[in-house]
Amino acid sequence: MSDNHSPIASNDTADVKAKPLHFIQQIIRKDLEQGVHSKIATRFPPEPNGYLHIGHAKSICLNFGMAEEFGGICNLRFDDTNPEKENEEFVNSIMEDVKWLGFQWDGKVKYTSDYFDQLYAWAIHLIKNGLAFVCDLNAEQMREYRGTLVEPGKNSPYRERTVEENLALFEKMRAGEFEEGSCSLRAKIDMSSPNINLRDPIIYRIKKAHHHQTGDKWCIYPSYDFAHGQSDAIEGITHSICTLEFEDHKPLYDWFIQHLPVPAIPRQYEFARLNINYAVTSKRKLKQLVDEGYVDGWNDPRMPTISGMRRRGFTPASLRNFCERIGVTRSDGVVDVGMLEFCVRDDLDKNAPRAMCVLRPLKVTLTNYPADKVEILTVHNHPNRDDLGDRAIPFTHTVFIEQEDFREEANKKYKRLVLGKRVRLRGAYVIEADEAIKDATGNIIEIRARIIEGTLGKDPEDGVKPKGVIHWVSATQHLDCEVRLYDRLFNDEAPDAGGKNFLDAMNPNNLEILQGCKAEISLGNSIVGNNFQFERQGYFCLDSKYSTVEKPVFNRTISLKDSFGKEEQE
RNA sequence: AGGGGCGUCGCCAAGUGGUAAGGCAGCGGGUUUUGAUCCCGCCAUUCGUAGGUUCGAGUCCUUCCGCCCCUGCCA
Repeated sequence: MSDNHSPIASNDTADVKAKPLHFIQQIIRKDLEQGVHSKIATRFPPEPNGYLHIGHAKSICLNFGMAEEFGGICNLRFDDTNPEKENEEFVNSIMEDVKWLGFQWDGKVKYTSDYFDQLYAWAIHLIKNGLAFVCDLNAEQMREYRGTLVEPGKNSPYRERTVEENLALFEKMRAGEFEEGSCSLRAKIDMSSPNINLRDPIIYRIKKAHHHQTGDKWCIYPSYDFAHGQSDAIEGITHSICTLEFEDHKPLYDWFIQHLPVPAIPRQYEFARLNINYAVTSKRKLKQLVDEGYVDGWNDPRMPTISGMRRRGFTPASLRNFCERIGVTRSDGVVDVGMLEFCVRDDLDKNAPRAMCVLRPLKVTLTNYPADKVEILTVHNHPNRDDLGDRAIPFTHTVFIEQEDFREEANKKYKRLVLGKRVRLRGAYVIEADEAIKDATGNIIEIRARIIEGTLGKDPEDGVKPKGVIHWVSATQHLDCEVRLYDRLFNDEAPDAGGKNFLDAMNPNNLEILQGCKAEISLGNSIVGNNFQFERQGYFCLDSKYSTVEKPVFNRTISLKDSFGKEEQE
């Protein structure tokens, strides 16, 4: 990069086009260049009311990514203004997910609730300036007064209370003297604004709920609008990045900043949230899948949650790369899951050691191989990475191959084992099938075959090369295991599109559990967090929830790209 | 009396008045002891629409069309 002395290097950099900056990067670069800020600060502000999903990963990568890229800081701030829906379990899972993705927040974890005292004082400031009032309208009345999208609202009958009266009433609210829903504190802005957010929005409401951070200290809680911008200001956030649906809130965000003695002026910028087809990314719907038992918890490997994907075998690098590739814009769109799948395969192909595991075993007896002989073969852990080393595999008289890798007869396109034909056993011998033994119902239960002498690491001397290579495992020295094959949770490309119930779109075959799978013994050393490619099958990892030493359980993260399977279907 | 956004290849996405990047998917071909990877090639005479301005428009102006968000004491 800094090699200015090499003409080759400089030619290279001239030839390689730099990735264009997205609009947030352009804004930040300009702010830095023009001295609007000397150092930027962002924040990732999740509400701890659920687990993080792939959509949050985009926001995390953006916020932490900007801080990293431009030498600034990024805070993790829990937006905890609604104690009824939030809890510590969610707080902990969110911290874990952010760290797992590879990001570190600046200093201590922040909570909006850290600022409740300040926010309360600012509410009083607003009241004293005649900019907020206690309103006794109930929820239903409030709705009537609010007007509609096409009609202005009308002023609350309580709007003109005196400052003294409001101060006294708000203090009583805080002291718990009123019932929930009986009154609220509202900003006094404009009931006729075409922007409904400006029609005297509620800034404090009564909730006699225990808060996971502040306990029972408060029975009134600030609204999102009253808390977010001011929290940004307190933390010195320069670029407050959020999703598009908050754009209508920006005038209100700015209104509070303008009318309160805040220590800094943060700016809000909006980008399009991530949508992925064949999936739902709504905390409400994900929660429903969990609560109603459609999946095995928030971290079910089929869930698009960060924790589910982690358990499934996705890597932080693959997720970060995905977020990098999809870009950051202001136009809503739906990213094809194929893009995500490409990113996992790409990372795992480059980095996952290879191993062999037979999912649906078919016994092969090598009739010309001594029954008691065991050869320890050495095979590479990766076809193009010597640094990943080699491993030992026992070769024996009987082996297992995949049921689908044998056919009694087949056309020339079939490159596996066929009766009377040859195939290469990966890293071992070329074998030739002589006989298929069947049970009473005609199912093939065993193959009798011969090894072709001298084919270890070499082609047959008679010049008859096998057409293909298949994976195998010793029938006498292997590891019995369970393998779980996941398919997409939904068959519908847009399960949560308007009008339909997303549960109706669920794929009934989204999980296939295979028992009695035969893995090579080296896999017995694997630990949770390791990723493997089971050759010719896909990428797998140990399941963190169900795997035990006695009975390993492997999750298929993603299959290998399969041009043969696609061709067969046609 | 409505307001705020967004429309560039099947999908994502550059483009910031000078003659349509890139990635995913797809399709051909090559290498291969993984039907994987890798490599090579193909894949938008046109940017929602219709006008206008200009020597020149995806970029500027106007018209219309389509989609998304907003009427929680959720965030």
